[in-house]
Amino acid sequence: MRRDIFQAIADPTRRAIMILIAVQAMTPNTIAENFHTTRQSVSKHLRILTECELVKQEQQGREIYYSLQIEKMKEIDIWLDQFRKLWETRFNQLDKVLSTMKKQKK
Amino acid sequence: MRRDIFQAIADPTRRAIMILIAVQAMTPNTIAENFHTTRQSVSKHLRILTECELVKQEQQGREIYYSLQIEKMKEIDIWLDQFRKLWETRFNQLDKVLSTMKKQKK
DNA sequence: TGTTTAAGAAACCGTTCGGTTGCAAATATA
DNA sequence: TATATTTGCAACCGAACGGTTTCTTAAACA
Repeated sequence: MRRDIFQAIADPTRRAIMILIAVQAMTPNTIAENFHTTRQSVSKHLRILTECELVKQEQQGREIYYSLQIEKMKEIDIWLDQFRKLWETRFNQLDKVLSTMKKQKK
Repeated sequence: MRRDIFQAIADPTRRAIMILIAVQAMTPNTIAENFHTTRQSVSKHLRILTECELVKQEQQGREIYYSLQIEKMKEIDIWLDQFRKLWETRFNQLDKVLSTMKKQKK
């Protein structure tokens, strides 16, 4: 039951939900209407996203508005950073550039 | 059996393998020695990583050297871009709110 | 040639995942 | 107060996942 941010973004439905509520907070019912799935299914996804702090909720009467906790996304960015350094320095090497040109010729 | 780059990086062992072979190409046996797992398990992970083109292999005799196909990582970077725009423009949001309040005052 | 070594493929097993169904709690409304 | 609405939670089910075991193929080497 160990929730992980990388496991959270592995599911395509969850990624779609994230994009949907990134701009505007939404209730589970409204989110479900935007996809072809049930409310309960969305609720489960939201629970997983909440568990790894990718999403925050705001109660308003009997409705709960969910929105993306965008700061958390930086964790992925940080992880990606170690590879970004590699692909940037790789392109600065002349021989690598030449071998890339060779490939493109094919 | 649909392989997806986001599903591929969901597993912590696979992420560790990716970092390991990002700098230097390695054989499945050598990779397995670096973790506390079997060669067959690593082989399975490498198969998944190969299927979504995150890894490339180079045969050398009876040994197969695996290395990270770092260009593929940019796909994650591109996906992250749409959120990056949001968290960067969030700094400017305060200005927008203030100008809107000004308008409403008029 | 026979043996050793490196690796992939297939079968199996326990666990987890995603979805559905049914139910309970809390709030709004008549 | 009684009813309808919004939501979360638990139980269940089929599929996929991660790991192990076993078998086969291919190359190196005596």
